[in-house]
Amino acid sequence: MMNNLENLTIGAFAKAAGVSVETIRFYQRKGLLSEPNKPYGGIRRYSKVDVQRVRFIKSAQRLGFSLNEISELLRLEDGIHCNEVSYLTEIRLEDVRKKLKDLTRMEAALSALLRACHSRKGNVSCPIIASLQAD
Amino acid sequence: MMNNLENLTIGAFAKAAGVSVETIRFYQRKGLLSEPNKPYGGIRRYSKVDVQRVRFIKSAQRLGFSLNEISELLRLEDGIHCNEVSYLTEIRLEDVRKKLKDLTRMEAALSALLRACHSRKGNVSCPIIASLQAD
DNA sequence: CTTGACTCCGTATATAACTACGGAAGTAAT
DNA sequence: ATTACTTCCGTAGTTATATACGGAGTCAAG
Repeated sequence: MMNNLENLTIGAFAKAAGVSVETIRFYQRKGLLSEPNKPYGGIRRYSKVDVQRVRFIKSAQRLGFSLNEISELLRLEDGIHCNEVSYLTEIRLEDVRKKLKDLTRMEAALSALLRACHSRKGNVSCPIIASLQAD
Repeated sequence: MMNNLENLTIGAFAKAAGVSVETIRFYQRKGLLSEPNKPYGGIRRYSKVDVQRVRFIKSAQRLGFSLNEISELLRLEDGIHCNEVSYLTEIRLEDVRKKLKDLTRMEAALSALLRACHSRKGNVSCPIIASLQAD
């Protein structure tokens, strides 16, 4: 059995790409990955290109792109649509910055709650619950 | 019809709480809200307490608690479990901080991609796609 | 007492991204 | 050739958080 990334069965392919077989098949159904032709009643084979494509998907996912956005990116993959790709990336960046703001506010609120809780003096009710109940 | 927050029908209740009727009923099914008894074949009535409870849920949600975590918090609402509440809040805070880290990394990566894209010089392929494809 | 709005209740649908299952057929090792 | 593992393929289930629908009952106004 060759150790390189050619002529992979779907299992080896999935392993090389760091996902499960089911995920591969799911991506195929979604149109993110194509199904190679299979030889006369046999088994499909995959290669490095496919592995790279899954890695692309996973990298983009880590940057917060949804699978739908990723299939958009993949359609623009020919390299002559740099502007569109750049635009999609800007949208993504705006979203990330918005989430960062929200989370920063959440962090402040939560740690304030914890400080209140730790510094409470013998009063019965819990300051966290109390503050969440305020109008 | 009184303008205060007693004897509300579910519609008025939902409005006062800033959610939809369907959401109220969903929370009831989830056990986050109880269904008041209804008088002989009549219509259920809700009060301020219920409105506060929904506000609690929504505040906690804004801080990143899931509905399951919130029902946990609600079970501890009696005020004598400050330590448990405080513990759940700490978990939440850790999670928020982890997400903040991830997003900060994402922001850096995305803006680097955009810079690369904007400063590219006449080369054909898109640097964003190229970098997402790297191993 | 009719009309229109609202409530009740159960069930179905939506979204994202998978994960699981089951039976038949192909493949690899001994 | 038998055994054990994979693949193939379609369908169904999962999690979280709701939203939508439809028919029957109830309520308030005029």
